[in-house]
Amino acid sequence: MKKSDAPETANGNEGNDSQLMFDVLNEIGIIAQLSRSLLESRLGDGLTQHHFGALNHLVRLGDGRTPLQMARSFQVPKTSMSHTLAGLEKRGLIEMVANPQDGRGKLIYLTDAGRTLRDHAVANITPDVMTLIPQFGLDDARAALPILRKLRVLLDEARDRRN
Amino acid sequence: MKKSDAPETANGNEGNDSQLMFDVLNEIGIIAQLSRSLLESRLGDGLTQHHFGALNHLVRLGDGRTPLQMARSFQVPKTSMSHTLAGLEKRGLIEMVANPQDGRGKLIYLTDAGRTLRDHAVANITPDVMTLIPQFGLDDARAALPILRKLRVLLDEARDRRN
DNA sequence: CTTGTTTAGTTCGATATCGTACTATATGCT
DNA sequence: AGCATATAGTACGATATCGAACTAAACAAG
Repeated sequence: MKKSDAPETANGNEGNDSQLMFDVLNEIGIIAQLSRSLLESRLGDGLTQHHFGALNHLVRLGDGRTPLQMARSFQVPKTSMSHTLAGLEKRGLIEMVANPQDGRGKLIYLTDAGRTLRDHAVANITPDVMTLIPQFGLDDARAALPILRKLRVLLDEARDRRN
Repeated sequence: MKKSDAPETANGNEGNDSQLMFDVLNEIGIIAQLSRSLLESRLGDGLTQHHFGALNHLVRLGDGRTPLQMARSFQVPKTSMSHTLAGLEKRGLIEMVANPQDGRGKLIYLTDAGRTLRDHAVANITPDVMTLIPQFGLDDARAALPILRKLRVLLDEARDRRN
Protein backbone atom coordinates (compact mmCIF):
# COMPACT_ATOMS: atom_id res chain seq x y z
CA MET A 1 0.00 0.00 0.00
CA LYS A 2 2.38 2.61 -1.16
CA LYS A 3 2.60 4.31 -4.47
CA SER A 4 0.13 4.06 -7.23
CA ASP A 5 0.76 1.48 -9.90
CA ALA A 6 3.03 2.42 -12.72
CA PRO A 7 1.36 4.62 -15.30
CA GLU A 8 -0.18 2.78 -18.17
CA THR A 9 2.40 3.04 -20.88
CA ALA A 10 1.98 -0.24 -22.66
CA ASN A 11 1.82 -0.56 -26.43
CA GLY A 12 4.85 1.62 -27.01
CA ASN A 13 5.73 -0.12 -30.24
CA GLU A 14 2.50 0.06 -32.09
CA GLY A 15 3.40 3.39 -33.57
CA ASN A 16 0.33 4.64 -31.86
CA ASP A 17 0.90 8.29 -31.26
CA SER A 18 -2.48 8.61 -29.72
CA GLN A 19 -1.23 6.45 -26.88
CA LEU A 20 1.25 9.15 -26.00
CA MET A 21 -1.53 11.71 -25.86
CA PHE A 22 -3.66 9.37 -23.78
CA ASP A 23 -0.77 9.02 -21.36
CA VAL A 24 -0.31 12.77 -21.14
CA LEU A 25 -3.99 13.27 -20.42
CA ASN A 26 -3.97 10.43 -17.95
CA GLU A 27 -1.13 11.95 -15.97
CA ILE A 28 -2.86 15.29 -16.04
CA GLY A 29 -6.03 13.73 -14.72
CA ILE A 30 -4.23 12.14 -11.80
CA ILE A 31 -2.32 15.31 -10.99
CA ALA A 32 -5.57 17.28 -11.02
CA GLN A 33 -7.09 14.70 -8.69
CA LEU A 34 -4.16 14.86 -6.29
CA SER A 35 -3.84 18.62 -6.26
CA ARG A 36 -7.54 18.96 -5.73
CA SER A 37 -7.56 16.73 -2.70
CA LEU A 38 -4.47 18.49 -1.34
CA LEU A 39 -6.18 21.84 -1.77
CA GLU A 40 -9.44 20.74 -0.23
CA SER A 41 -7.71 19.20 2.76
CA ARG A 42 -6.28 22.67 3.43
CA LEU A 43 -9.54 24.52 2.95
CA GLY A 44 -11.64 22.80 5.54
CA ASP A 45 -15.33 23.47 6.03
CA GLY A 46 -17.21 22.20 3.01
CA LEU A 47 -15.19 24.31 0.64
CA THR A 48 -14.23 22.83 -2.69
CA GLN A 49 -11.67 23.58 -5.32
CA HIS A 50 -14.34 25.47 -7.19
CA HIS A 51 -15.24 27.61 -4.21
CA PHE A 52 -11.63 28.57 -3.78
CA GLY A 53 -11.11 28.97 -7.50
CA ALA A 54 -14.00 31.36 -7.76
CA LEU A 55 -12.80 33.49 -4.85
CA ASN A 56 -9.27 33.51 -6.16
CA HIS A 57 -10.44 34.47 -9.60
CA LEU A 58 -12.41 37.40 -8.25
CA VAL A 59 -9.47 38.60 -6.19
CA ARG A 60 -6.99 38.33 -9.01
CA LEU A 61 -9.02 39.53 -11.95
CA GLY A 62 -11.40 41.78 -10.10
CA ASP A 63 -14.97 41.26 -9.00
CA GLY A 64 -18.12 42.62 -10.55
CA ARG A 65 -18.13 39.75 -13.04
CA THR A 66 -21.14 37.79 -14.16
CA PRO A 67 -21.72 34.14 -13.31
CA LEU A 68 -21.57 33.21 -16.97
CA GLN A 69 -18.21 34.88 -17.47
CA MET A 70 -16.92 32.90 -14.53
CA ALA A 71 -18.37 29.65 -15.80
CA ARG A 72 -16.51 30.19 -19.05
CA SER A 73 -13.27 31.04 -17.30
CA PHE A 74 -13.41 27.77 -15.40
CA GLN A 75 -14.80 25.74 -18.26
CA VAL A 76 -17.66 24.43 -16.17
CA PRO A 77 -21.35 24.37 -17.10
CA LYS A 78 -23.24 27.40 -15.96
CA THR A 79 -25.39 25.29 -13.69
CA SER A 80 -22.31 24.19 -11.83
CA MET A 81 -21.14 27.76 -11.43
CA SER A 82 -24.58 28.75 -10.25
CA HIS A 83 -24.37 26.12 -7.56
CA THR A 84 -20.85 27.10 -6.54
CA LEU A 85 -21.81 30.75 -6.27
CA ALA A 86 -24.89 29.88 -4.24
CA GLY A 87 -22.62 28.09 -1.79
CA LEU A 88 -20.32 31.08 -1.54
CA GLU A 89 -23.22 33.43 -1.02
CA LYS A 90 -24.70 31.23 1.66
CA ARG A 91 -21.38 31.41 3.48
CA GLY A 92 -21.29 35.19 3.13
CA LEU A 93 -18.15 35.17 0.99
CA ILE A 94 -19.66 36.89 -2.02
CA GLU A 95 -22.64 39.07 -2.84
CA MET A 96 -24.77 38.71 -5.93
CA VAL A 97 -26.42 41.89 -7.10
CA ALA A 98 -28.62 42.56 -10.08
CA ASN A 99 -26.71 43.74 -13.11
CA PRO A 100 -27.80 47.30 -13.80
CA GLN A 101 -26.79 46.87 -17.44
CA ASP A 102 -28.77 43.71 -18.01
CA GLY A 103 -31.98 42.81 -16.28
CA ARG A 104 -31.36 39.11 -16.77
CA GLY A 105 -27.96 39.14 -15.21
CA LYS A 106 -26.17 39.37 -11.92
CA LEU A 107 -22.84 40.66 -10.81
CA ILE A 108 -20.64 38.95 -8.26
CA TYR A 109 -18.82 40.92 -5.60
CA LEU A 110 -16.45 39.73 -2.93
CA THR A 111 -17.25 40.47 0.67
CA ASP A 112 -14.56 41.27 3.20
CA ALA A 113 -15.06 37.79 4.60
CA GLY A 114 -14.49 36.39 1.14
CA ARG A 115 -11.25 38.25 0.66
CA THR A 116 -10.05 37.26 4.08
CA LEU A 117 -10.88 33.63 3.58
CA ARG A 118 -9.13 33.61 0.23
CA ASP A 119 -6.02 35.18 1.70
CA HIS A 120 -5.93 32.66 4.52
CA ALA A 121 -6.44 29.82 2.08
CA VAL A 122 -3.55 30.98 -0.06
CA ALA A 123 -1.42 31.26 3.05
CA ASN A 124 -2.37 27.73 4.05
CA ILE A 125 -1.61 26.23 0.69
CA THR A 126 1.52 28.11 -0.26
CA PRO A 127 3.80 26.08 2.03
CA ASP A 128 2.70 22.89 0.30
CA VAL A 129 3.42 24.40 -3.07
CA MET A 130 6.75 25.77 -1.92
CA THR A 131 7.75 22.33 -0.73
CA LEU A 132 7.10 21.05 -4.20
CA ILE A 133 9.35 23.53 -5.95
CA PRO A 134 12.82 22.32 -5.07
CA GLN A 135 11.88 18.77 -6.01
CA PHE A 136 10.03 19.61 -9.14
CA GLY A 137 12.38 22.32 -10.31
CA LEU A 138 11.54 25.75 -11.59
CA ASP A 139 13.00 24.93 -14.97
CA ASP A 140 10.55 22.13 -15.52
CA ALA A 141 7.71 24.26 -14.27
CA ARG A 142 8.65 27.00 -16.69
CA ALA A 143 9.02 24.49 -19.49
CA ALA A 144 5.68 22.86 -18.77
CA LEU A 145 3.54 25.95 -18.46
CA PRO A 146 3.46 27.08 -22.10
CA ILE A 147 2.93 23.50 -23.28
CA LEU A 148 0.03 23.09 -20.87
CA ARG A 149 -1.46 26.37 -21.98
CA LYS A 150 -1.27 25.28 -25.57
CA LEU A 151 -3.00 22.01 -24.78
CA ARG A 152 -5.67 23.78 -22.78
CA VAL A 153 -6.36 26.17 -25.62
CA LEU A 154 -6.60 23.30 -28.11
CA LEU A 155 -9.04 21.39 -25.95
CA ASP A 156 -10.99 24.54 -25.42
CA GLU A 157 -11.29 25.10 -29.15
CA ALA A 158 -12.20 21.48 -29.72
CA ARG A 159 -14.99 21.90 -27.24
CA ASP A 160 -16.24 25.04 -28.91
CA ARG A 161 -16.34 23.13 -32.16
CA ARG A 162 -18.47 20.43 -30.58
CA ASN A 163 -20.99 22.83 -29.09
CA MET B 1 4.32 34.87 -21.24
CA LYS B 2 1.71 36.94 -22.95
CA LYS B 3 -1.25 36.00 -20.91
CA SER B 4 -0.38 37.89 -17.72
CA ASP B 5 -3.74 39.26 -16.74
CA ALA B 6 -3.08 41.14 -13.60
CA PRO B 7 -0.18 41.61 -11.29
CA GLU B 8 -0.41 39.25 -8.41
CA THR B 9 0.06 39.75 -4.72
CA ALA B 10 3.77 39.23 -4.99
CA ASN B 11 5.74 38.84 -1.82
CA GLY B 12 9.06 38.78 -3.58
CA ASN B 13 10.64 35.91 -5.37
CA GLU B 14 9.21 33.01 -3.52
CA GLY B 15 5.80 34.47 -4.28
CA ASN B 16 6.60 34.44 -7.97
CA ASP B 17 7.87 30.91 -7.79
CA SER B 18 4.85 29.60 -6.02
CA GLN B 19 2.70 31.56 -8.42
CA LEU B 20 4.33 29.66 -11.25
CA MET B 21 3.45 26.38 -9.58
CA PHE B 22 -0.09 27.58 -8.94
CA ASP B 23 -0.40 28.43 -12.60
CA VAL B 24 0.89 25.03 -13.65
CA LEU B 25 -1.59 23.30 -11.39
CA ASN B 26 -4.36 25.59 -12.55
CA GLU B 27 -3.76 24.77 -16.20
CA ILE B 28 -3.65 21.11 -15.33
CA GLY B 29 -6.96 21.40 -13.54
CA ILE B 30 -8.63 23.02 -16.52
CA ILE B 31 -7.18 20.50 -18.96
CA ALA B 32 -8.42 17.68 -16.78
CA GLN B 33 -11.85 19.29 -16.73
CA LEU B 34 -11.93 19.67 -20.50
CA SER B 35 -10.62 16.23 -21.30
CA ARG B 36 -13.07 14.73 -18.88
CA SER B 37 -16.04 16.38 -20.49
CA LEU B 38 -14.78 15.45 -23.95
CA LEU B 39 -14.42 11.85 -22.87
CA GLU B 40 -17.81 11.68 -21.22
CA SER B 41 -19.52 13.22 -24.21
CA ARG B 42 -18.18 10.30 -26.22
CA LEU B 43 -19.14 7.64 -23.70
CA GLY B 44 -22.85 8.29 -23.50
CA ASP B 45 -25.15 6.47 -21.10
CA GLY B 46 -24.32 7.55 -17.59
CA LEU B 47 -20.72 6.48 -17.93
CA THR B 48 -18.10 8.65 -16.31
CA GLN B 49 -14.39 9.09 -16.70
CA HIS B 50 -13.96 6.77 -13.76
CA HIS B 51 -16.10 4.06 -15.29
CA PHE B 52 -14.03 4.19 -18.45
CA GLY B 53 -10.79 4.47 -16.53
CA ALA B 54 -11.57 1.39 -14.51
CA LEU B 55 -12.45 -0.67 -17.58
CA ASN B 56 -9.39 0.55 -19.42
CA HIS B 57 -7.18 -0.22 -16.50
CA LEU B 58 -8.47 -3.78 -16.29
CA VAL B 59 -7.98 -4.33 -20.01
CA ARG B 60 -4.49 -2.95 -20.08
CA LEU B 61 -3.04 -4.23 -16.83
CA GLY B 62 -5.18 -7.34 -16.53
CA ASP B 63 -8.22 -8.07 -14.46
CA GLY B 64 -8.46 -10.08 -11.27
CA ARG B 65 -7.48 -7.02 -9.28
CA THR B 66 -8.96 -5.93 -5.98
CA PRO B 67 -11.02 -2.78 -5.55
CA LEU B 68 -8.46 -1.35 -3.18
CA GLN B 69 -5.62 -1.82 -5.64
CA MET B 70 -7.67 0.01 -8.20
CA ALA B 71 -8.54 2.83 -5.83
CA ARG B 72 -4.85 3.35 -5.24
CA SER B 73 -4.03 3.27 -8.92
CA PHE B 74 -6.49 6.04 -9.56
CA GLN B 75 -5.77 7.93 -6.38
CA VAL B 76 -9.39 8.01 -5.35
CA PRO B 77 -10.86 7.10 -1.96
CA LYS B 78 -11.92 3.53 -1.72
CA THR B 79 -15.53 4.57 -1.21
CA SER B 80 -15.47 6.26 -4.60
CA MET B 81 -14.02 3.18 -6.24
CA SER B 82 -16.63 1.05 -4.53
CA HIS B 83 -19.32 3.21 -6.04
CA THR B 84 -17.75 3.18 -9.50
CA LEU B 85 -17.43 -0.59 -9.47
CA ALA B 86 -21.01 -0.99 -8.31
CA GLY B 87 -22.08 1.03 -11.32
CA LEU B 88 -20.05 -1.13 -13.67
CA GLU B 89 -21.42 -4.29 -12.13
CA LYS B 90 -24.97 -3.03 -12.41
CA ARG B 91 -24.36 -2.46 -16.12
CA GLY B 92 -22.93 -5.96 -16.51
CA LEU B 93 -19.50 -4.68 -17.52
CA ILE B 94 -17.56 -6.34 -14.71
CA GLU B 95 -18.03 -9.18 -12.27
CA MET B 96 -17.05 -9.03 -8.64
CA VAL B 97 -16.17 -12.39 -7.12
CA ALA B 98 -15.02 -13.27 -3.64
CA ASN B 99 -11.27 -13.38 -3.33
CA PRO B 100 -10.33 -16.99 -2.62
CA GLN B 101 -7.13 -15.79 -0.98
CA ASP B 102 -8.80 -13.34 1.37
CA GLY B 103 -12.27 -13.71 2.79
CA ARG B 104 -12.63 -9.95 3.20
CA GLY B 105 -11.76 -9.14 -0.35
CA LYS B 106 -13.14 -9.25 -3.83
CA LEU B 107 -11.64 -9.62 -7.26
CA ILE B 108 -12.79 -7.71 -10.30
CA TYR B 109 -13.14 -9.38 -13.67
CA LEU B 110 -14.15 -7.93 -16.99
CA THR B 111 -17.12 -9.38 -18.79
CA ASP B 112 -17.26 -9.66 -22.55
CA ALA B 113 -19.63 -6.72 -22.55
CA GLY B 114 -17.09 -4.75 -20.55
CA ARG B 115 -14.28 -5.48 -22.99
CA THR B 116 -16.48 -4.65 -25.93
CA LEU B 117 -17.65 -1.40 -24.45
CA ARG B 118 -14.12 -0.37 -23.64
CA ASP B 119 -12.96 -1.14 -27.16
CA HIS B 120 -15.78 0.88 -28.65
CA ALA B 121 -15.08 3.73 -26.27
CA VAL B 122 -11.44 3.81 -27.28
CA ALA B 123 -12.47 3.76 -30.92
CA ASN B 124 -14.83 6.63 -30.31
CA ILE B 125 -12.30 8.75 -28.52
CA THR B 126 -9.19 8.09 -30.56
CA PRO B 127 -10.22 10.36 -33.45
CA ASP B 128 -10.53 13.27 -31.05
CA VAL B 129 -7.10 12.57 -29.68
CA MET B 130 -5.61 12.12 -33.12
CA THR B 131 -7.01 15.47 -34.14
CA LEU B 132 -5.16 17.02 -31.25
CA ILE B 133 -1.78 15.65 -32.20
CA PRO B 134 -0.82 17.72 -35.23
CA GLN B 135 -1.73 20.91 -33.41
CA PHE B 136 -0.15 20.01 -30.13
CA GLY B 137 2.90 18.35 -31.58
CA LEU B 138 4.45 15.06 -30.62
CA ASP B 139 7.58 16.81 -29.48
CA ASP B 140 5.74 18.78 -26.87
CA ALA B 141 3.82 15.69 -25.81
CA ARG B 142 7.07 13.80 -25.39
CA ALA B 143 8.60 16.72 -23.53
CA ALA B 144 5.66 17.08 -21.21
CA LEU B 145 5.15 13.47 -20.25
CA PRO B 146 8.22 12.94 -18.04
CA ILE B 147 7.67 16.29 -16.36
CA LEU B 148 4.08 15.41 -15.63
CA ARG B 149 5.11 12.03 -14.29
CA LYS B 150 7.58 13.64 -11.97
CA LEU B 151 4.96 16.04 -10.68
CA ARG B 152 2.46 13.25 -10.22
CA VAL B 153 4.97 11.23 -8.23
CA LEU B 154 5.80 14.20 -6.04
CA LEU B 155 2.18 14.90 -5.27
CA ASP B 156 1.64 11.24 -4.63
CA GLU B 157 4.47 11.21 -2.10
CA ALA B 158 3.22 14.40 -0.50
CA ARG B 159 -0.14 12.76 -0.04
CA ASP B 160 1.39 9.68 1.53
CA ARG B 161 3.16 11.94 3.96
CA ARG B 162 -0.09 13.58 4.91
CA ASN B 163 -1.94 10.32 5.51
C1' DC C 1 -7.75 -20.07 21.86
C1' DT C 2 -8.54 -15.17 23.06
C1' DT C 3 -8.09 -10.58 22.49
C1' DG C 4 -6.63 -6.38 20.26
C1' DT C 5 -5.36 -4.39 15.93
C1' DT C 6 -5.35 -3.94 11.09
C1' DT C 7 -7.40 -4.34 6.68
C1' DA C 8 -11.14 -4.91 2.69
C1' DG C 9 -15.16 -3.36 1.55
C1' DT C 10 -19.89 -1.34 2.17
C1' DT C 11 -23.40 1.86 4.01
C1' DC C 12 -24.89 6.28 4.91
C1' DG C 13 -25.30 11.13 4.61
C1' DA C 14 -24.08 15.67 3.09
C1' DT C 15 -22.81 17.96 -0.78
C1' DA C 16 -21.29 18.40 -5.80
C1' DT C 17 -21.98 17.77 -10.74
C1' DC C 18 -24.31 18.75 -14.72
C1' DG C 19 -28.04 17.90 -18.32
C1' DT C 20 -32.80 19.22 -19.26
C1' DA C 21 -36.23 22.22 -18.83
C1' DC C 22 -37.92 26.50 -17.37
C1' DT C 23 -38.45 31.87 -16.56
C1' DA C 24 -37.31 36.41 -17.60
C1' DT C 25 -35.08 39.69 -20.22
C1' DA C 26 -32.65 41.26 -24.36
C1' DT C 27 -32.02 41.67 -29.16
C1' DG C 28 -32.87 41.34 -34.08
C1' DC C 29 -36.01 41.59 -37.92
C1' DT C 30 -39.69 43.19 -40.55
C1' DA D 1 -44.43 48.09 -32.58
C1' DG D 2 -44.77 42.93 -32.73
C1' DC D 3 -42.75 38.69 -32.84
C1' DA D 4 -38.99 35.30 -33.17
C1' DT D 5 -34.90 34.02 -31.31
C1' DA D 6 -31.06 34.27 -28.20
C1' DT D 7 -29.18 34.76 -23.66
C1' DA D 8 -28.63 34.92 -18.18
C1' DG D 9 -29.73 32.48 -14.64
C1' DT D 10 -32.38 29.02 -11.76
C1' DA D 11 -35.02 24.61 -10.52
C1' DC D 12 -34.87 20.01 -10.48
C1' DG D 13 -33.45 15.31 -10.82
C1' DA D 14 -30.26 11.58 -11.52
C1' DT D 15 -25.97 10.39 -10.37
C1' DA D 16 -21.16 11.13 -8.37
C1' DT D 17 -18.00 12.24 -4.58
C1' DC D 18 -16.04 11.14 -0.41
C1' DG D 19 -15.54 11.27 4.85
C1' DA D 20 -17.17 8.79 8.91
C1' DA D 21 -18.89 4.93 10.78
C1' DC D 22 -19.68 0.21 10.28
C1' DT D 23 -19.01 -5.15 9.41
C1' DA D 24 -16.33 -8.96 8.63
C1' DA D 25 -12.15 -11.20 8.10
C1' DA D 26 -7.09 -11.52 8.80
C1' DC D 27 -3.31 -11.19 11.66
C1' DA D 28 -0.39 -10.63 15.79
C1' DA D 29 0.75 -11.52 20.53
C1' DG D 30 0.22 -13.92 24.60
